Amino acid sequence: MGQMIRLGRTERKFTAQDLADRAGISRGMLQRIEKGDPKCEIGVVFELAALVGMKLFDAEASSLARHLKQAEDKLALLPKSVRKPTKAVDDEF
Amino acid sequence: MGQMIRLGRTERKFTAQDLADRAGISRGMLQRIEKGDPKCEIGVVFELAALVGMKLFDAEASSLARHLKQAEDKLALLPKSVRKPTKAVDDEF
DNA sequence: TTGATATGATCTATATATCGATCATTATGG
DNA sequence: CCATAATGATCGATATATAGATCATATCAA
Repeated sequence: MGQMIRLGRTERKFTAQDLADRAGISRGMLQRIEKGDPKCEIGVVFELAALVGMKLFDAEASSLARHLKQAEDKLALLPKSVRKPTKAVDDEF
Repeated sequence: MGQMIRLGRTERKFTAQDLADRAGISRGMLQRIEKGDPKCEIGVVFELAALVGMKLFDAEASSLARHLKQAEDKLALLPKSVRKPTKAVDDEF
């Protein structure tokens, strides 16, 4: 993922500093993200992805919305809390 | 994204505590992620997505690898540092 | 209905990410 | 080739996320 961000950045001839500024983060942070550090705010990574024109769910761009709608609908149906079955299942015998 | 994680969780009948444990995070953290808080470690979010069987780049699962390879190849070609054009473009006159 | 359990919300202490600066290295444009 | 700008790496101070506990509420199973 970081690799693709970097690709997008260089393709667009953006300096690391430039892109960092646009995203409102430090150059060091951008470095970490491009290196693939998993301990970064997901929001920032997505922001960068957008800034360099990365299509996150690309071929399926539309499906995201579709999936989200389905998700909402399903959530409306599913039980609102997950209940663990009671362990006493008639062990008597 | 958090919404889809939640969907996957309930569909699989996982308790919030259960899933949090499996991911090695606190229940509170899972709550924030399911709520869509952008200030979370991207690694954890992806871990959760995997745990509930979310196909991140779904229809395009294979394309991720493909894209990554292309990214590597392109990066090998592109200039290794981005250079801003010198401003002195013959303003004399 | 009721009793038990999952979820939502909030707080504090602690761990840790982030910034900003700095230095060294590399690579490009001239 | 050389000067300059971009990148890589590191450090201390600070802001902030995270864990863990706790309380309240909602919701399901029996």
